Parts: sequence; structure tokens; C-alpha cells
Amino acid sequence: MEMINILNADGTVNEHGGKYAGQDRYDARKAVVADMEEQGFFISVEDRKIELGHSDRSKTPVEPYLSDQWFVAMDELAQNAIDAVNDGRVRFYPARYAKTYLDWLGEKRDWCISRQLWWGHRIPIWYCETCSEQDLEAAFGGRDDVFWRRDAEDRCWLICAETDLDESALGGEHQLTQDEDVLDTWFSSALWPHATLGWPDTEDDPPMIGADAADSNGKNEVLDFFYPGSVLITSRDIITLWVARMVLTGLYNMGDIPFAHVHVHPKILDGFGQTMSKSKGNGCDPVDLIDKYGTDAVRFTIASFAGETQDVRLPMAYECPHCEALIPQALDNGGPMVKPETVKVNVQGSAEKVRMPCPKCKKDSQFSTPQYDPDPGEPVARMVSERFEYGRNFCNKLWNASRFALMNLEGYTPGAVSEDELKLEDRWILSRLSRVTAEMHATLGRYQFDAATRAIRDFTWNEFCDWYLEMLKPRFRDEELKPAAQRVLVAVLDSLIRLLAPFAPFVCEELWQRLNEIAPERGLVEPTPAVSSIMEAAWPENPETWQSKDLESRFERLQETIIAVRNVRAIYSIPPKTPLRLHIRCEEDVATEMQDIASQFDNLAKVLLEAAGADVERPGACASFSMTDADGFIPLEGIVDRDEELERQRKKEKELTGFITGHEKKLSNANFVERAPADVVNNVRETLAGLQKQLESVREIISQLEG
RNA sequence: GGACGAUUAGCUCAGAUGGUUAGAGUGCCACGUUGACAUCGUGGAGGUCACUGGUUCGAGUCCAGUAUCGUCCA
Repeated sequence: MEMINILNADGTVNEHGGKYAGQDRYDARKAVVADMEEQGFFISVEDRKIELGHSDRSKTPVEPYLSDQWFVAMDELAQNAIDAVNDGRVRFYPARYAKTYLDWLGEKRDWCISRQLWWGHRIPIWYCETCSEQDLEAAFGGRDDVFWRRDAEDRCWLICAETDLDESALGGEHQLTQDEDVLDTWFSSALWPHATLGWPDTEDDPPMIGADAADSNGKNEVLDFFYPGSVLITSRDIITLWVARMVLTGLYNMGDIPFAHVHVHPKILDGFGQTMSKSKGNGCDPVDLIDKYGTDAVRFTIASFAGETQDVRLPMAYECPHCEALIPQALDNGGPMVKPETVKVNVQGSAEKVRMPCPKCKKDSQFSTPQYDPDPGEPVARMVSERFEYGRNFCNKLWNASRFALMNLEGYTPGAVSEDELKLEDRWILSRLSRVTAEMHATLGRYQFDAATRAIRDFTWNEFCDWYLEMLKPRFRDEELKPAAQRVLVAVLDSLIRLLAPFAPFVCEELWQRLNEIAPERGLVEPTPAVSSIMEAAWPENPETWQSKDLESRFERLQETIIAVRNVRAIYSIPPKTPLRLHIRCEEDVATEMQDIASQFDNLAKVLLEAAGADVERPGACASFSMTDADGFIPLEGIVDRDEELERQRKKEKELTGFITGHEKKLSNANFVERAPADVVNNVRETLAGLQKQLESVREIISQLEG
């Protein structure tokens, strides 16, 4: 059946519309109904729910309209792009997104590239109805960038050219008319990886700031150097629209893939799981966030969101411009908006600008909405999110820790650090540093930015700040121990800044500069001169030989002891300044080590190690704690409450019993012992033995308390 | 209709190849300010891992189904 178009481009009915020709489509529809009624063909009109597409911008219903469009044949182009992913030349991270790409390309639907817009690249097609092939031959015969053929209905010539053709290029009586449409924006965007590097010019570098055109050596070295790129980082909703198109045009125009890796990051949704958009008014202005929390804070926080899931939620709040209180965003009629009971929502067209009252200071303020902008000069409640405090607090912590380090680098001299100058805490922090460096290398290699930021944050805060810096403090007060402590600290801080620089470049640059002033030569084991900017600094390589599992677990025992003492302090409300005494019952080798680090017990828990060894007895009135290979007693004459202590120990006993039963159950299962890997079984056995030993101690303590 | 994902502590999220007592940040509770940091420190409470089956010696993790939510495509 013949397809008949009854519409003009402006939405009025055309000459095929009979008596309705010239009428607007809405009027014409009413007229049709009226005419049917008049002629007795009309039965009824009823409301129906139908799927009706609307223009995103104008919200006008989309009408069916037949027109000629240009298409790109996709068969071969798509197949080449499919092959590039299937044979691994292009790799997706996370890998599942390759499916989106392959499924879509696999359909090989021809690509409609005509768009009825006034902006964009004009389609490089010219029409001529009057000329002959001889005319074309005469005008363009010598050119290899102009092609022509008759159109499918043999109505006119279609002429395609790489560069614009003059409308009179064929001579006076033959008019060349260029297609009115422009290329699909994705067709143009698809060229981005090579077009931005100067393609199709392969003989000159693209114009660059400061470059001398006279240097041209007949090659586009920029294109050669930067194409193909290494990684494209993008959002999943344009995998088909853009990524696939970049690959296929890259392969077609350049004969090579545009990039080897495609990393697809999650999409940030609002607190209700909705896509942020201007028209919904639930988005946020990154500049507002940067203004409030800091550039590095925003960057670090966003990096911490970037894992392998598809979405992350970012609950937003309005910030009262008067008192900085946060007013959480609420849902209203399906769209995010301030709570309806606190504000009348301004519907489109309303003249009055709504003011949002602050529940804290009771003042009100204007806020940005999709319908209008706030009045100039008016205090505006901007949109912020508490989640960025994560990054802000961390950057602040890093800054303060570094400041502390720099303060203590007074008198630093570069020099080698010998094995015997390394204290337990030095060896431990280096072991941990080496581990975190390796972990960052691994996670960044997989584009798991969330895991990388978590690793470096935990290291910085929970290990470097909480333990290492604290343990260095006494050494800084001792002139003899100071130099080595400074050298190790500088080396660790140097690495730390390098590792953090991608996520907090501004703070890190500032710290790097300050470190350069006080310690221009640094590093383990032999110091070397540092480069002038963190941007030039190499990614650190902290040797795996620094790692020691044994050392780390011994260090954990020290940490456990200190935490146990602090816990006793908290439970009995003993002020931090009141000194305590500690007796530890353990094997001799453990005792020796405890003695070696006794000064740290004093430093970190204000507790004096009074006795350590296998023959240590539990003093009469004391608080006790037990670990797998040591029991601690803290004499608390007159302070300790026997009932409270008993209750504490019984709680511990119950906890231990629970774990032990679980482990015993496992080991009594013949199937487990036979089928599980030997190391898993051994692990359970060892843990069980440790737990049993600990339980024994706890029971002994209980019986003494009861007795 | 098809595809992909999510459902774990009040909130926001980690938990790769199944294996000790499921973690973090934030919020909450208690205590703390004589100098790195209150944007902080110390200690603590808080979870039948959406539901139902299955595979396995063993499941937050693997499989099937159900429910709810989100996104893309048609």
C-alpha cells in the first residue's frame, strides 16, 4: 500500500488532506469528527490511555510524518566494531557492559543520520534535478572527493562531496541544492577520538597553543601519538549512542580502535533513586558543592562512589542561607521538592516566588526551581549533600596529619636508614604501606576507584594517623632517635601523597611543595632528590619485601592490648591521665616483645607494664582481659567493682562459647574434615584452640571473682 | 515485551574466585579539649544479609523462582 504523508512540516494538513488541507492538525481532527457526526458515521468518543511520544523540549505530542532521510548502512561497520570487542582489542570495565554494546550492534540496524535541526554539521549531499551526467563530469570529473548517482526514483542527481560545493558549481542554468538536514549529533560525536587530533589532516599537527606551524614535518605527530587512546570513561546510557559509534568510525576512518578500555562508571541518582535532571529540579550544582566542601573533598567523595554497581544514591538537602541548617529534600507529587506542609509548591505560571522556611532559624529564603531563578541579590538556599563531609573530613585529617609531620621535621637531614634503626612501628607501617600500594595498583587497574579510595583512606587514617604518628611522638622528643624517625616518616608521607594525588590533587600539591622545602631529598633506603611538583612524581613502588605477615600479627597483639586497656578505662570511668599498671601472663617470647614495646603502652594507654611472663599471677582486685596468647590484669584496688567485672567476664564467656560451639560443630562434621581443603580445616582447628585457651582464662577469672 | 542492575546496621554503601566471630562512613549513646586534628580523640550499642526453594561438608556470596525499586532498549 502506498504511504501517504498528510502533514506539512509545521503540523498543518497538506494537499493530500482533501478539504482539511491547510488546517492545523488539532483543528482538522475536530473537523473530521464533526463531519462524521454530520454524515451519520459517528458513534462515540471515549477516553483511552495510549502511549504517546512527546518532544522532550517542547512537550508537544510527536506526530507521524513521512520524509526522506539519510541512513548509513551498518552491516560491515557494526561487524567490525563487534569483532573489536570479541577479540579483546576493546575491553569493557565492568565486563558486563560489553553485552549492552554487542547486543545493540548485533541488530545491525541502519543508522538514520538525518536530523531536522538548524545546528550541527549539514549533511554533505547536494541535489540537482536539471543537470546531465556530462555536466557533473565536466564540473567534478577531476576530483576524487565528489561522487554522484541517480536517486532511487530516478528523479534527480545525488551528489556527495567532502567539502562544501557552491550552488552554481555546475554552471549557470543548473542549481545545486544542499540537503536541509544536519547530521545526527552522535555521527559528529563519533569522530571525536580522531577528529580532535586533527584528522583528516594527516600531514600537519592540529593547531596547538604555542606551536610553531613552520615546524611541520609533513606528519600529524599528535594523531600518531595519541591515537588510539588508552581508556574512555563514560556513563552507561551512551554505550550504544556514543561508544559503539566511536569504535566503528575509528575503525573505518583510522583503521584502528579509538581506545583499548571502556570504563563505565555508576550514575548518581537523588535520594529517592531518581535520575537528577534540570526539569525535575532535583539536581545539584557541582560548583555549589565545591564551594561548600572543597574541590578535593568533592573529587575524593565522588571517586569513593565509583564502584561496579550501576547507580549510587545521593540524598540532597537545601542549605538555609541564614543559619546553614540542612533541610532535607522531600518527595511531593512524584517529584522531589521541599515538604508540602512547609511550603506551597509553586506550580508553573504562578507569579509569586515561594520561600522555604528554615525549621531551625525560622527565617525563609528562595531556592532554585525548574520554573524560575531566584531574584538577584536574594539569599538562596543552595543544594548540598552531607555525604561530601566524608571527603572534606578526610582531606582535613590528611592536612592536619601532614602539618604535624612537617612540624616535627625541624632539623631533618637526609640519610640512609639502617636495618637496626627501624623500630617495630617503622617496620609495621612500611609493611602496611607496601600492602596498600599493591592494593591500589590492583584496584586502579580494574577501575575500582571506590576500593582504591577506601584502601588509601583506611591506611591514612586508621594506621598512619591513629597508630604510627602516635607512636612516633616519644621518638621526636629524643634527639638520638629523632633522625631515623624523621627519615622513615618523610618516606612514608612522600608515598602517601603520591598515592593520594589522583584523588586530592590540590591538597597533595601543596603538601608536596612544603615537603620539598623541608626535605628536598628523601626516600628509603637511600634518599634521592624529589621532583618539583607532585604532577611529575612517579607512582610509588614500595617493595613487597617490606611486607611481613608475622610482624603485622605481632603488631595486632600490641594494638589489642592497648584497646583492652582503654576499654577497661572507659568501663570504670578512669580518667585518661590516671596511670594504670599492667600485668601480662604469657609465654616468654611474647613477654620479651611486650617488654620491648613497654614504652608504647605508656604512650598510648597510660599504662605501666609491671610484669610479663608465664608465672604472672592474677592480682586480687583487678580488671582482666584475655587474648589468644596473653592475659592482661590491671590492678584496680578500690576502683574495680566485683559484680561489674564478673558481668563483663560472663559476657565474654558467653561470646566465646558461641564461637567455640560453631567451630566444634564444623570439626565434628566428618564431611567437612574430609572434603574441605586442608588449610581451611587447619585454620578452624587453630582458631578453635586459641578460643578454647582464651575461654579457659576467662573461666579462671570468673571462678576467682566468684571465690 | 527484552536486557542490565539493586535489595546487607536508622541512612549511604563495601563485602573478586563459596570457608574463621558479616565491615566502613555517617547517625546514635557515654566520656574527653595543657599544642596535628572537635571537620577531632577514646570506648560502646546497633544486622534472622528482601522472600521461597535448591546446589554444597559449608551460601551474604552460586542456581531457580517471587516481590519491590531503578535504568536502558523495543
